[in-house]
Amino acid sequence: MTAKRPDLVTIADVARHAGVAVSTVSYVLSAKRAISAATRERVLASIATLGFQPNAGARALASRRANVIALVLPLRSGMHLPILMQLMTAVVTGARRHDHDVLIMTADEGPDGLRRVADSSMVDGVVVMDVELADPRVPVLRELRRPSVLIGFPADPTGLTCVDLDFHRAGARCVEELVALGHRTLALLGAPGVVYTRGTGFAQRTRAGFLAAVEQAGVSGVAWPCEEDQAAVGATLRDLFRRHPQTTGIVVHNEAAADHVIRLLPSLRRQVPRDVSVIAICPDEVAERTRPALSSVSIPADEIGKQAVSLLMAKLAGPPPPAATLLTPVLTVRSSTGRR
Amino acid sequence: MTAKRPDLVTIADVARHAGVAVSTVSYVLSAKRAISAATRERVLASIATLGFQPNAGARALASRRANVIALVLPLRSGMHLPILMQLMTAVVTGARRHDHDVLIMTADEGPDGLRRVADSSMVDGVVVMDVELADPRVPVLRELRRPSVLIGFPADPTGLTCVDLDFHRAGARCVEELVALGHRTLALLGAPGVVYTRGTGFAQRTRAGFLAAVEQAGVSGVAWPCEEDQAAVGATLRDLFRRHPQTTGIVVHNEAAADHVIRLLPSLRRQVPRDVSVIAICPDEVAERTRPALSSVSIPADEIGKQAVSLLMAKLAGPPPPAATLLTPVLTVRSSTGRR
DNA sequence: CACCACTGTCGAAGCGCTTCGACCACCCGC
DNA sequence: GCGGGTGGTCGAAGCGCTTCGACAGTGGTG
Repeated sequence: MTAKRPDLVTIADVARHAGVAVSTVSYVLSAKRAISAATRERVLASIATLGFQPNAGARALASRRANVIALVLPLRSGMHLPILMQLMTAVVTGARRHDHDVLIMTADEGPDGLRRVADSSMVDGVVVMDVELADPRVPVLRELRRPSVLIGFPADPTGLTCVDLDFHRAGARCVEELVALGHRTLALLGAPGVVYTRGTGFAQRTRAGFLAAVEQAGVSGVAWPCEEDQAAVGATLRDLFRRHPQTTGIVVHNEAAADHVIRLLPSLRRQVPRDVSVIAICPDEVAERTRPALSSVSIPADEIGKQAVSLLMAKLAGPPPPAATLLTPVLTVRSSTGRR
Repeated sequence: MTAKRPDLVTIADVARHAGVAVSTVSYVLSAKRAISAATRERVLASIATLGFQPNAGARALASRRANVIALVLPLRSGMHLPILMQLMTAVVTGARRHDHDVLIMTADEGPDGLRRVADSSMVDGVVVMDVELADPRVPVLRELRRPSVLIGFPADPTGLTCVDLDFHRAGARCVEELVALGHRTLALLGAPGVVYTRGTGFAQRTRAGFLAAVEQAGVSGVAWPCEEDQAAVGATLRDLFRRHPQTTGIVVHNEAAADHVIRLLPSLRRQVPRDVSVIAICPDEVAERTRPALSSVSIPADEIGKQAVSLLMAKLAGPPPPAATLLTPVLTVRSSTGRR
């Protein structure tokens, strides 16, 4: 390696070493002007031997681009951790692919945190996860001097760029599938009660889609919240069959409860899929791991994260503002559904 | 609010507005020189009315401090997600408390990623999670021009600052507890096999501590790896009781398997704690949620994350290099242990 | 009452990079 | 052979902040 350990190799060192002007080195790096092949080679060689890394601060200052985006994490119960991790990973790798890094902020920094990182030019844009219907961060995002992308939809998404799975369609899709299989009495077991109360969009949208499709199909169907621990799921199921004994089709929109539902139904004298068909809305990994494997509408966290980054980069690049993005739900039939 | 939306409020704007020099504003902000109360008030008022946020890039450039630390996430199986999240949250909130932000990098960026962010002065220091015994990032960290803190211990931690739960003591502590309760035939169910093969320190250390304590106490004890799904746990337990029928004390160091162990033992005609005592090494939340609740040595993710940040800040502040930090395991007795 | 040591403030010199305008060949077409 | 491109390079002017040295006041000291 290099013998000396200079405290910092600057672009001036590179320029000197290569026998060119500082600006030439810069242009080699950014390719914003034509540089002869010979010079480029020489400069690149110097960069390599000196181990030059452009100083991020100086770069951000001069170019007004930090090449960093902020990712706001939700920090609260009711969010399925594996999904969150997948989303996060997708955003980070997506950002890296566009030569950006990711700064994380926890949701508890709130709107002020957003202002802080945006106004300090610390980040070029913001991705906000787990947006609520009446999210206090939304007005701030609208005023922010930096572009943003929301994962999830607030009540009023005008002027914002949002991306999410189309949960309304997802709920409806499950109903359609069950109805096509001959089921006439359906139930949706959703997120825990608090998730609805606090106004989380995806829970409500799934329910709305479910209920609309039930109505449309002229079948009967109820939508209940559902807690996550096994005991509560058992109680909910017992209650469900007491009140609606005819139920033969169940949609579960609750990653943590799905496994319990599948496990408990036999003990309530309902074989799956013989007596009851179950469709979950959950990541594929969860659906594949139950016995029997769950037919499911998958939650494509990877895809959502990737899209979020792409949208943000598009906004960063130019004015053409991409509209709201709703990913079409895809249903995979596995072993938990069957004809009535 | 302010009528105009100036594209950027600079320190010069503030200075002009307050009728002072730019440097005075800077000193008000940094408190590195005495400023009269009157001037300070005036400047702060101007800052507030103008909505000034210092430009991070300029600040980093001039002060050679980015006020950002990097956090390297592990991205692989076998790591318990809740622990990871807790750790991450603790690091982020800890960093914020020291007025720093956190840049996340995924482990797949490897050693080069570390060099990139460190040499570009994008971050002031690095926290690396989930260090393996022979981690390729360790040599890089030693050479890095920025301080770092490791969560977990590599095989040779000289010259590094590491922090973790003392898993060796944790394994031993479980044995001591069980022996004190009169158990003479013990078993450790650890992480999945791959975790040992790839050389993850905490798994091996727990096993070493367990075996050492078993030897020391003159009782018998075996240490087995253990997969995470229910079926595999069942098979492992059956196998264990076939080969070591006298086993009455089990230590589980596997968050995902702990619940299964507790659930499956009765079906193997072993009541807990009447016939078999179980101690887990896991976060308190996991231990509290099983029926019966698990006696456990807790994994204090919060504390570890907090310590990691504190150590990093200490290194950033001055040369006094803090040594390796091993948190003392704390055992909480709940309902899964009893006298023989 | 002259002197000194502070306090509080200012001006200016960078920090390392990007980018703009200028400039110097060349090469082309007529 | 001359004007006008154009490809390739350079120099210098910032970007917005921190920090250093300088310098007025002020008040305490001998």
